Amino acid sequence: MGEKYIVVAEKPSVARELRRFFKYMKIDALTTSTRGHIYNLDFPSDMGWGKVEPKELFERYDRIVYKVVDKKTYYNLKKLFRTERRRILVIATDNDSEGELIGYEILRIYEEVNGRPEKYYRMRFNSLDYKELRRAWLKKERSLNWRWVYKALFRTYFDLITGAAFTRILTYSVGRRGNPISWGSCQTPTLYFVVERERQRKAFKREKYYYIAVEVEKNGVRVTLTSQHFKKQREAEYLAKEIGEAGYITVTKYSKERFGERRPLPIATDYLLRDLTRIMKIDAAEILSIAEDLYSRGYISYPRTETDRYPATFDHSQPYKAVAESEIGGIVVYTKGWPNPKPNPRQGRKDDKAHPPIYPVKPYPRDGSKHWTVWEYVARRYLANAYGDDAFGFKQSVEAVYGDVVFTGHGRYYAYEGFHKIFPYFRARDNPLPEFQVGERLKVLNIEVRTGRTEPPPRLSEADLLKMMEDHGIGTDATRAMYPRIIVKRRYASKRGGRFTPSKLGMRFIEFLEEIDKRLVTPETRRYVEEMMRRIEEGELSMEQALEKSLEIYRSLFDKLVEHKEEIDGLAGDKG
DNA sequence: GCAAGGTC
Repeated sequence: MGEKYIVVAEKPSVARELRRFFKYMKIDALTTSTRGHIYNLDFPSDMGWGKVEPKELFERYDRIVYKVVDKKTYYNLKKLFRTERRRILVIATDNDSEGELIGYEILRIYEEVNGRPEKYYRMRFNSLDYKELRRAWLKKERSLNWRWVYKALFRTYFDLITGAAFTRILTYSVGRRGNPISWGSCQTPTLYFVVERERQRKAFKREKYYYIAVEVEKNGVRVTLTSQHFKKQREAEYLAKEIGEAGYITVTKYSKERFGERRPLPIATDYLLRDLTRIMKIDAAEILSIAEDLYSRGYISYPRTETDRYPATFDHSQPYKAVAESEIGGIVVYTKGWPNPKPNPRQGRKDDKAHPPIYPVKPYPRDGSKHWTVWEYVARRYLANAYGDDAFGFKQSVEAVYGDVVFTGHGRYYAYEGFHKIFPYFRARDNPLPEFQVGERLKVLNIEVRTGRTEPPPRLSEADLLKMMEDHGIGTDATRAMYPRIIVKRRYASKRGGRFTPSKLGMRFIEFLEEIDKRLVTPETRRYVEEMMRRIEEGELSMEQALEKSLEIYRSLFDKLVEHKEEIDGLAGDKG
């Protein structure tokens, strides 16, 4: 007892919670926070654009410096550390490697003011409930986890050095002003996905085909069944005529199967962005910034999370109340067990050990704004997940023949809508078939030959792109939304009708780089960085060793690129 | 005029 502390969190919202906790525990702690990173690594100004050969960036990374990017936080912390030097420093940043790096930044500032502290603590918590905070407080660590610090530093160095070197050499060679020809371990694979899809589309051979459509009736319901495909129109027409003259087809198969559809998972950032880009037709970066705004104004919980399961101790009464008291509060009658519903969330498997899933905190006024649309989605999905019921229905399939011509039809409908009443966004329309009997003859009411064409895979939507990035480990939940926007801003691609098309520049850029080495464009670079980070964490490699090892590879790729320098000029070409 | 990672 009697010790006094100065506690620094990673963001104001966490500092707020910690403050309440310390008050409750009667601990004398002055609690403040950063706003993410305070420093950014960068090359010194005498190694800026045009000052050195890009190749030198690989050699002289020892000259990389820490630049203060958040001056306000920097000076506030300095002042506090000076006036409160008797207090013991407690680093309470997020429990991940970026949080550890921010912790290191805090420690640096402390040392600048007071010299190396005799003693400081690292408080490590995975959620903000008092039980967890209490545990974390009692188990305060005496030092940062330096392997985590180095792991994050490695990523920063690698991305900066390779990003700057490749971007500069490409930009110099092309000689365009304003928009750089940028290369990065996340943005380039994102573009690569878009280009790959375009190539699949170009390689795809559209083929015309013919099929027979027949209209039949059962129990007063008219249904159209369609035949297999024919390459020749004449063949289809001949058979259609024959069947038309016969006047009937015979049912050979009929099945009806139950299908279940589970209620949605709790909301992780990726799900939020994927769904809302489809619903709202605006880009993910804008949706994330709206979600952040809702969070900072207290309408929803923290929106950057990879977690899709609730801790057993989670108190569902507040989010439930937030939905119930909102202007769509009427939907609570569709909860399971209404009027006494009990929380029973469907649980996912992901847990970032830092934040719970996204849930509503208080009602947002229904003002028709984009904010409302985002809040409504969060509210409906929360309720559907934690209080909704799984849906079920039936899938039907029928087959009827005449000779060798096989007609099929499919139906699908819900028998119990369950959570869809609460969360109606992607509910498929009902299209039930009548109940057919095997062996029965169906009278042909109408028959005709139709033309179809095989279609190439569609261009990628923002939702598709985000999913691919997630699957390949490109970016994090907090950053992923940025990259689709970057490739458009750099004119590598454009977005039309919500789908991405590579520009000529984007196509040539990828083609040129992959000719030098595939690793320059595929997710392989990112995968390699992750692997190195893992080895640093395991203690197999020091940061310097990892950096030397990986820079050696990318330096040689850089050399190879320089050998093809003349071809770079072709990149600029005509824009478009 | 560069990267990717935090967060407001």
